[in-house]
Parts: sequence; C-alpha cells; structure tokens
Amino acid sequence: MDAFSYKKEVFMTNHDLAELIFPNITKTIDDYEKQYPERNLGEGVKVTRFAPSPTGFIHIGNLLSTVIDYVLAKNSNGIFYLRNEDTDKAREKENAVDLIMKTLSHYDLFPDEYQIEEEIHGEYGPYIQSKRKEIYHTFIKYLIEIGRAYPCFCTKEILEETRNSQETDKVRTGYYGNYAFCRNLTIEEQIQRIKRGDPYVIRFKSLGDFEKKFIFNDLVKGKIELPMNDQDVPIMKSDNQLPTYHFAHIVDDHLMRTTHVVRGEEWLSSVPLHIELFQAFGWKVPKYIHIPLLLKKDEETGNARKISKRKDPEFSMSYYEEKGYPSLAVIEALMTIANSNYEEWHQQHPDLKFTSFPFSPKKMSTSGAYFDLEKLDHLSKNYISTLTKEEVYQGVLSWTKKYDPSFHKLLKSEKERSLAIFNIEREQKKPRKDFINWSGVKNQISYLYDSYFFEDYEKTYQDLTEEEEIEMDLLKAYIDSYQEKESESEWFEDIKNFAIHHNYAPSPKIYQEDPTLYKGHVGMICETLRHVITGKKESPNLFQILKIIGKEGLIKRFEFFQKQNLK
RNA sequence: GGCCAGUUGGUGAAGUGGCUUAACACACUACCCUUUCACGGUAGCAUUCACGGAUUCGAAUUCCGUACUGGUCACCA
Repeated sequence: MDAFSYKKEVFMTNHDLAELIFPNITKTIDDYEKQYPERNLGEGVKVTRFAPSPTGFIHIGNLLSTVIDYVLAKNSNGIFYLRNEDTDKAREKENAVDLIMKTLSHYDLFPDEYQIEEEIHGEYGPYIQSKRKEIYHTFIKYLIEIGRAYPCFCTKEILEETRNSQETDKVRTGYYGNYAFCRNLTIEEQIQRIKRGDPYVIRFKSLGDFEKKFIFNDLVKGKIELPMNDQDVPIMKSDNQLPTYHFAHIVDDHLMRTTHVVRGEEWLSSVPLHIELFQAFGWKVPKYIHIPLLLKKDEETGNARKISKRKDPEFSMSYYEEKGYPSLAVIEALMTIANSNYEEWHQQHPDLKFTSFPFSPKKMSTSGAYFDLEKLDHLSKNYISTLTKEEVYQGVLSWTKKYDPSFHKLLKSEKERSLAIFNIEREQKKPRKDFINWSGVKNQISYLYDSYFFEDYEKTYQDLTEEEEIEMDLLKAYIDSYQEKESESEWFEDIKNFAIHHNYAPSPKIYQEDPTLYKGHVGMICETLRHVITGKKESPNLFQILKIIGKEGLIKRFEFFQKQNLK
C-alpha cells in the first residue's frame, strides 16, 4: 500500500460512498426542482392523485378515495393525476394500467395527467415509478451525502433473529437505536463491503425519538398526537435498486407538486416516517386526508371487519359492472359516504355534476362505514328514473352487449318497440322507478316482446291463479269491442262502460258498498286482462301496455291464452 | 404486546356545552292514493348517544378510567 492510497482510505467521506453507490448519477436534486417547478395555480387550487399498485384490481375502497381526489381537484379547477406505483415487480399484472384507466373512465374519473407505456400526458412525468429510477437515485444519493442514508448489509436471517429476540424481550420490534446494526459502520467498512459485493439495502437514518410526540393535523381526523419515527426504514431495495413505497411516494408527491393526499386510514401509522422524510429534504408536507376504511358486518362473528376481496363480491368493482349499476349511481353512493349531506345538496342542485359538490374532509365520518347495497339500489333506481327513454335504451344496450348478447340482438332489431317500452311511465313528473340496474331489466320487460312471450310456453302463465279470473266469454266480448284510444282516461271510460253493461261495478269502491248488486267490478276485468296479455300478476299501467302491443297483439295473446288453457 | 384511532336506531349519519322532546336519508311497519305492481303522500320506528366516574346550573358534546372494535408494527403498497 503506497502513501497515496493510504491517505485516500483515511479521508473517505459520505461523498465517496455516494459516488461508489451511484457513479452514474450526475444530476442534483436542484436540477429536478427546476425541471418540476411549482405548478402555476391559484390560491386554493388542489392537486391530487390516484396512486395504485398495478395489480389492475380496483376495489370499492380505492374508488372511494379516487372519487374524493377527483372532486377535490375538479371543484378547485385543479389537477388530478394517475401515478403507477410499480416498485414491487412481483405484484405487477399485465395490462394493469389499461385496466385502471378503463375503470376510471367508466366512472368518469379520467385523470388530467397519466402515462401509458411510453406515452406521457403531463409535464410532471414519468408517471410510472419504475421509469423514475434515476430520479430516486439522485435523491437517495443526496441523503447519503448529507449523512441521512446508509447502506445496510443485514440479511433477512439477522433481521428475523433480531425481531424474535425483541419479541421475547418485550421491546418494540424494528430497526432502530441499538438494533440499527449497520448505522454506525465506518465509511471504510461500508465501501469495502460494497466493493466485495455484499448485497445491501439503503436505509434512511432517522433522527427521531420515539418517546417524543408531535401533533399531526389530518383533515378528516383533526389533531392527532403521534410518536416521532425512529425506525431506519429501507428506502432502496437490494435486488432491483428500486425505492420502497415510503420513499418513492414522498419524492413523487413533492416533485409532482401534490397538495392533497387522500388515502386509507391504514396509512396513518406511517405518517411519522413520511413526515420525517419530507423534513429531511426540507420540503413542505402536503395535506393529508386519511379516509376511514369500508367495513362489512361479518356473518359469523357479527363484528365489523374490513371489506374483503375473498369474502365480499361487492368489494370488486367488477361486481357493479356485472350487475349493471350505472356508474353515476355508484359514485353517488360513495359520495354519501364521503359527506352525508351529499344527497341533500344533490336535491337542491339537480343539474350540477357531482364534481361541483363542496366536499369537506371535516364532515367526513372518522369511523369505518358499512357500504350499504340497499342504499345503492335506492340511488340507482332514482337515477335511472330520471333518464330519458333513449338513455335507458343505450344503458341496457351497452350492458347486454357484454352480458346478454341474445337480448342485445333483440333490442337492436326491435328498437322502436324497445323505446316504447322504456317510455312506459317515464319522462313525467313522477316517473316509474322499477329499474334498479341494467341486469334486472330483461326480467321485467321481456313479456312485452312477442318472441319471449310466445316462445316460453311453460313460463308464460305459470304464476296465474284461476280464482281471480272472470269468465272468458266476458273477456272475449271486451276484446271484440276494444278500440285503441289516445288517452288513458278515454280508455278507462270505455272499460268502465263495458263493465256497467255487464253488471260489473265501475269501481271497487262502489262494489264494496254492496257486493250483492254486482258480479264484480272493473278491477277484476283489468286483472284478468293483465294476466292474459302479460302473463304476470303485476305490470305497469295496462293502457300503456295495450298501446304497445296494439289490438292485433291483444287478440293474438288472447288466442294464445285460450290455447294454453285448453291443454 | 407497543403505538394510533373509533364506538350516536337494522344501515349511512347530523350534532363541537343550553336552540335536541337527537336532523336528514336508506331499510322496515301501518294507513292513504290506486285496475295490479312500482311511484307518491301521511304516520310510526334511539326517553337516549359503549360503560363507569369527574367538571358544570346544564354534557351525545369537555376530562379521566374501563370495555369492545379496527388499523399498524415487511427489502408489500
């Protein structure tokens, strides 16, 4: 060893270490500050993001936070962006981003900035974490240089042993204080081991004291007292040199100039770490909105539990698509969970989009909520009742395209009739509210199509009970005399007169006054008529059905009915 | 186990010291409207805010304790 190299060894610095680990990083963190400047937005304008891991699976809890992100951004004329958090290559699924984008656009939550493959939309990209490696390395290099990060050579085995001994000693588990073995390695040793090829992670060097508390202000929960972080967490992984979530997201949220972070309550306990990371760089901490978890009542225990992928089909967004709930109904159900005054607001402002709703994190419940499917049904049927016949037709059409091709075909070939059917008791003051979702529609209207009505002999009249029915001769007489009318009142006047002529009371009330005077009442005639032409006991307004099937259809169905009864 | 949070009817919840005999909505029940169903209308549905104590003239609301529930303690996000 000559004199020169001896000297060099003695005066090894953090800078040498940083250069050894990241020899190819030439940019500085200031370069990135300049590249991604403060967004030039006005006061109160919010920048939010949806940052899923690319499993491609979006669940109802994800959607809740995304809706809040979206409303926050849009309501302030801000930016909502999508960031793909793919630092864990093991969990990644193919086409995940496509799937996520599809879901977002289905719910009308399309991001302003996003990236698909190499195609970047927005000035603050890349929006895919695995394509930001160089950025993260620059920031990690900086931390090493200022002595706030160091390589750790502890193996999985050592860490596990440590945890076990911590557990038996009944002390807090983790990599901190005296348990942070690699924290005080000399630079010479660190460099030597790296050169030797020992695998290592980079850990953040925490300066916190767990015994000390600080006050954190969450926009939903208010002031919370939390212990400071003292864990030296890994910020860069050993295998692929990608950062961990904790590190990547604070760099990204900062550089993408995020103002509000909406995320699940499960993140609350890592807030001390995240804040310490922000502070290590001297950055402003974004505002946090930790939203309560969506819960489900467990059938076995009766307790509330986190809604689960395995046990609850309604956890997955595909459930709502398969059932054919209009996307807006699902959004509204989530909005009522976000702020329970949403419905009231919506009633007062029926023409405004949900993005105009003044969402207030303070008004959000601080405890976990059950997602109420009955409430969703209610909102959904109300929403569908406000649609025009064309809109309903389109809604059913697009749902059946994927889930019921034969019905889809019929809807297309019988467009006129379909529109007439969807117009029954619609586009009026008190519209009919019997469509809950698209998947239930066929079951409710199929009898109005001749193909379904006549083809399925067995089913058509299966529900009928004979006792309520009037004489067939009487019905035949009615059908023979039936004339199409323009208005319902004219039609009902006709049938009343017909009733009176055949000694039936013109209303149930009159009949009830003295049933001995009549053979029955007009309602009985209507009921039998309904049975014959619909095959059901319940149906919408008879007049409207008669209008759709016409006199010809009426006769056909009557003849069909007689044939069935003769069998 | 440590740390953090939560607990108001079957459900989502309003409520931040007197205006609360606890709003509103869903569900449920009854009645009314009505040719059936749905819609719509009217009424009912927590004498009490997990429990115990304290502060106060006064507490669902403030404080302390207990119980229960949830979250979190990975080179996963």
